[in-house]
Amino acid sequence: MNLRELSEELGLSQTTVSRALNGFPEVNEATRKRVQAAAEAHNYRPNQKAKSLATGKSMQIGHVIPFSPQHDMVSNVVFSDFIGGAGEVYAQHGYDMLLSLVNFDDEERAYRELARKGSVDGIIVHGPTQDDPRIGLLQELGIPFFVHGRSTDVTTAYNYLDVNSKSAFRRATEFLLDLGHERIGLINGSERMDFAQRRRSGYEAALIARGIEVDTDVMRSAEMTEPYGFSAAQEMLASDNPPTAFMASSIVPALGVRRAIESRNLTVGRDVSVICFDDAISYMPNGEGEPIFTAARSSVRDAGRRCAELLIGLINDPDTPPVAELWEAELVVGQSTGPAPKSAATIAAKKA
Amino acid sequence: MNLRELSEELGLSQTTVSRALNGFPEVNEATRKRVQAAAEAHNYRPNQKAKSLATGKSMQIGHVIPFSPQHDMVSNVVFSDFIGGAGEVYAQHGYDMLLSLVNFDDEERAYRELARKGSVDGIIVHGPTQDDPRIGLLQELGIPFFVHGRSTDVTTAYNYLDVNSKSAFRRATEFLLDLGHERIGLINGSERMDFAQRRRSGYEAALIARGIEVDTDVMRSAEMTEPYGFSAAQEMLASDNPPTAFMASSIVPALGVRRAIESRNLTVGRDVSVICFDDAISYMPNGEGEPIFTAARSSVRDAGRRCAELLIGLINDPDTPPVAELWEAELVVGQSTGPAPKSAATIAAKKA
DNA sequence: AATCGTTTCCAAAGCGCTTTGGATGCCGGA
DNA sequence: TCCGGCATCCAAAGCGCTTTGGAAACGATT
Repeated sequence: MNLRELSEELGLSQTTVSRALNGFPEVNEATRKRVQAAAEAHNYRPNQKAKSLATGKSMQIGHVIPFSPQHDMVSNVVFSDFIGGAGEVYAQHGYDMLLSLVNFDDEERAYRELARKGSVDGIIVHGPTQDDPRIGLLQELGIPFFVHGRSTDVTTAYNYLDVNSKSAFRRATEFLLDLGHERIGLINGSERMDFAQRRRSGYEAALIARGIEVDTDVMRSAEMTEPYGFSAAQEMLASDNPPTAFMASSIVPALGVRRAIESRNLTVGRDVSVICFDDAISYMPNGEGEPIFTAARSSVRDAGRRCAELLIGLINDPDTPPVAELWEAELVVGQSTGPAPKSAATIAAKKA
Repeated sequence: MNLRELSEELGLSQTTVSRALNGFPEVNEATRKRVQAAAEAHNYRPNQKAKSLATGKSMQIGHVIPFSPQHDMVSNVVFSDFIGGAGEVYAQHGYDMLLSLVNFDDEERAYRELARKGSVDGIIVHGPTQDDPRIGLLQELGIPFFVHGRSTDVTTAYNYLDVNSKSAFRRATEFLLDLGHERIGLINGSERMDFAQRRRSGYEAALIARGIEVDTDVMRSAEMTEPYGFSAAQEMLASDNPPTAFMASSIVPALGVRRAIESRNLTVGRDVSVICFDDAISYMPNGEGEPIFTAARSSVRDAGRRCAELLIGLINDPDTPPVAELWEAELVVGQSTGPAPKSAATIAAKKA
């Protein structure tokens, strides 16, 4: 059942039926009721493609996810929670989410196509790198877009929402320093990512401010998986000068760090402290009462919601001046941190 | 730049330009080259909405994800890997993925709309329950769809791919029984889900075959989070008759189980054994060499790929007879299992 | 009685593509 | 010379909706 058939059945013009259903004022309330009833009875839904073609709006928002055989963004820990949050907001506003997985090499073409094909009204950019070429590209293409995160070396104004990774890691590192830890391992995410760069610089800033040497022997960077956290921590703990505390870039590698610590018969929070960044992932909450890990926390689901809201605002009013939101993470104290052990020998001793 | 402008510039009809670009035979190779060059030069991409409207195909595949304030499917551990796999295949075939988050209450309406609106050519059904109403609904709507999983009580034929949860859990439980374990805790997923039912029945079947009582005191069912695994295992271990082994429904609660075990100063694989179902989630791999957990393994990413392939086949040829694939999980032995301790007193003893 | 403003409706022109049903020109065979 | 077949191209009719620019009817105002 399409609009023509419906209008014929009602003995009305397509114009009137369309207007009746879309809530335009210039139609008699009585006829509107009649139209609505008929539409309901026939389970009529306007064809979205036709509607889009006529209006120019697709009511879809694109998310381009690059993938390679090695890794992809979808399998990023935080991805599903982000789109969960964004999706809720889309639903409220009548938008759908268009997910487009593309080969790493095809990424530019994918954005071009998405913009030109007109299948989306706006785009969310995930996981910006330090000088992300996508931002310039999308500006050139002239399609509304919103970045989750930031791209340090991009100087033109663009719309983004980011958490202040640097201050979060600086504060967390200071927290450990205050507890007397002087050798702190950094289990960072892949430093291709802008946020990982910022986290490292926060960590370094805290150390430098206290006159503590920044030692790359206790700094690692890779995709944030559990085994990565395990092996990185394992290596450092086995070294001659093991850290007494770790900073992990996500709760996932932090679980690996925990496993490494426990595999050496050490106790988390007593022998070795751990702080992680906690994105408040729904299926991996940081405990139920007292947090398992002391953590810098910021909900990625909330970020998804907010990005979606702001992007929709942008779509509705393209002349909005660029928005930039910077969220501060909160530092929540859990069971995984405690004063540095009196003598660092504790850790070495267990090595046998 | 649209088709009309392009054709005017070329001094050709829209028909010819369209046919040249779409590889139809009735156009001179020389003109085709000319058209392609011009299209390339102007960075022309056909408007997808117009194309869809004309052809009737949207080249989009829908995934409807119900959500509620409490929980949703997106935040299911396996979700992102599944769509990662499916997305790869979609990309190869020129399809995009339409993700539609909807309120639990609105789910039926969402499917109806998706089908009627014509914005998708096919639908993937996630997380079927035991007698899932969506299957009947989609059959009635007459849109190609594919189910990831199965719905036990649906008797009509439909297309699905599932892993044999029952045999996987039966074999895993038998493996523990062979090691001498006689009290085995079950940390199941939410038994609203069909697969969770099957896993339980596999577990029960193994016990019954050995004449061991099925005891609901050591059986739990809930959303598969880490804290759930922790608290469920914690409770059981603290009981008068604690299990010497656990079966967990996913690696995520298994991590919680591990934490519970270690928090009681027990050792996984020696004092208490753990087996989990391992979906081979990319950011949570089960170790790198020897698996951390002994596990029934089946890659959910592969499942995503396969579902996508089969659905696309269905779309291209709607008359394909219903396909049903049942995958057997493989049982991989890792570090988390070992013979049952000589006396169950080991566990009790540590309780003080 | 003529004019005007409202209200309510409609015919028709798009939106940008595909596809049907020719038209045209050219060549070889009868 | 005429005709059929072939290769190449095109005009125009959709696809199902929105939206522009009236038209018709009616009561109210002058």
